[in-house]
Amino acid sequence: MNDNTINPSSESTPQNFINEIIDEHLRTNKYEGRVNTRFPPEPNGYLHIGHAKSICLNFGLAKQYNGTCNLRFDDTNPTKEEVEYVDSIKEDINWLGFNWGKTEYYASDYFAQLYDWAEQLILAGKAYVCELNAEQIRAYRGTLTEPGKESPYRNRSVEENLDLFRRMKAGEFTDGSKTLRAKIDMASPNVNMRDPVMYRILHQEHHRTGATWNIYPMYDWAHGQSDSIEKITHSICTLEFENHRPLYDWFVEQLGIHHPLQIEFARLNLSYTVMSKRKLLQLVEDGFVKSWDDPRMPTISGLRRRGYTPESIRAFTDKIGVARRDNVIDVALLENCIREDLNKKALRRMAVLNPVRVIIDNYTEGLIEELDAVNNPEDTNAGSRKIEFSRELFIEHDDFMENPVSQFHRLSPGKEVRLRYAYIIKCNSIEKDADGNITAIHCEFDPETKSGTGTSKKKVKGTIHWVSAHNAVSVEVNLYDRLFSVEDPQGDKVIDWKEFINKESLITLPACKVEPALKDAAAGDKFQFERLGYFCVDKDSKPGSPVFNRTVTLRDSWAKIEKKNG
RNA sequence: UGCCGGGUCGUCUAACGGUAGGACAGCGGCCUUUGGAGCCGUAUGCGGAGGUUCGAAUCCUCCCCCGGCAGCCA
Repeated sequence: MNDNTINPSSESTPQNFINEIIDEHLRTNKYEGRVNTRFPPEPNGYLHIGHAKSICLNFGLAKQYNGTCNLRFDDTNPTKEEVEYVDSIKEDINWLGFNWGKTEYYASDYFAQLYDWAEQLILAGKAYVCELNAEQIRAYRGTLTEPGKESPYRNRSVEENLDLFRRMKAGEFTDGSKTLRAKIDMASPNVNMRDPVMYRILHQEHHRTGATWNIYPMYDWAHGQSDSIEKITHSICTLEFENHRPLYDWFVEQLGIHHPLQIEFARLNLSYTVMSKRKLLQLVEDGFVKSWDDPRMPTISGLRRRGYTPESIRAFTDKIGVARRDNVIDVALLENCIREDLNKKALRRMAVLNPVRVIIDNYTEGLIEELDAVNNPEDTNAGSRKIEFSRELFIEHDDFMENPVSQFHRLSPGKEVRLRYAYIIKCNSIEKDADGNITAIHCEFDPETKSGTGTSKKKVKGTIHWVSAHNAVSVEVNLYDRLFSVEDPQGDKVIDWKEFINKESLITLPACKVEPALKDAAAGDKFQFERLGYFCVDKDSKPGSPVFNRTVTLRDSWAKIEKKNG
């Protein structure tokens, strides 16, 4: 490479140890300079943010090196897999912005080839039909510190093995009565090499092959060969498969077929959540959340519904890097990514979550003024809009304090505050009901302080948002927060992880007041409610009555002050 | 106790024998008609002990700690 040559993708794309391996392969012309990866989900659940890391890695590498990335469904276990999951996985990958080309690959497409290879191993004396039951197999496997024992069926003749295996395939035997096992080494220090099961009998309909098969390949038998069939060069997976690599290597070597290189990386862990499919399934099934795409879930569909953008998730996966050490990413980084993206894109609107009525006593009754409001100060192309101002408004309950602390810069008795895009007002009195709740705040406005006129010499510390009462639209808002109240819900040996579920992870406010422009917002539309946070329209909203989901709050330095003051 | 892997700011992640840098979080400040955004500044780190070397996060030795593995799951 000459000095002027710059890898076009090397500037923006973060480098990691996998790039180094691939660069070395390219230098030595291993795999004829090809880079072919794959993303191989099992269709037994919804994809989560951890999968997003893998998706961005695999598709990203393909893009970076002008290679390909196959989407392959590892559908070798018909008892757990469903078409629903296949569809959701495709939708999520697409949404994330990746394209797998015309072909969708399925491990189930290789069942016949895998079967032939199994016979080949039997013929070579490298596989045998075992009649030990599951419990016995476990007992014979030995322990982590003790070698296993050889199965009594280990030394059958090739003819007998072939006959039995063909009859397994033909459906002559009951589930669990026999397995096909690789004949490797029962004393191997790597338990994966202790005659692993290759096939189990399962009289079960498969979502794609129907009732064709009575035996199904184990993942360990299917995965490496599937990669090999697809001529994958770099088979990237998570660390827990590291101990399986010698087995995958053994299979492809016995078969004499293309040998992909498996590279393992550390899976993503996120603070304040759980990531395993099993636990996510449990959250759904036990009703802790409403669905797989509940906005509190770390699933891709949940994040989407929460208001995350594909760009923000891709930026996140870039920032967390790829390495082999265990990691727990601070969820604050994810939140930072969506704020950063939405700050640039989201239109600003005013919304009052916990409304309290303000009456401007010296403002002409019935008068309505149109004021200019900027749609996005970060994006001049977003333009501006007109908002209507009148004598009665709603402001945020929290923006008024009857007995203000010293650092409180908003409305309080006798004090002034600016209404965003409008006037400076001063609080003169308050009305309360019998229970002492504030029902109205009486103010006067200063006509000289109209926003944008520059006629005011007044300076006030605070600016608050508001919605005019005469045309405010009432909407439902879901305030979402972290699903767990502790960083590591699984970190306690005694207390069950579900005990740490944040009971305030969802607060629904049925009657928030928003400006009329928001009435016809469509599902998925994203906004910044000024001073509050980013919100998006829930997908189940009815036309004309949007339900808003809070994606994330704005950074809140007031909250910090409050916290510091106890 | 077997095998495999891993330990760099609070959390992630760079450095590939030559000044330990970046991001997020934190703290302090500036600015502000969003207590937003932005800007500036700042503290904190090579698990430990030896060794090789002019020079070690990087190479060697020993130790300590953490993770994964005993499904007819993937």
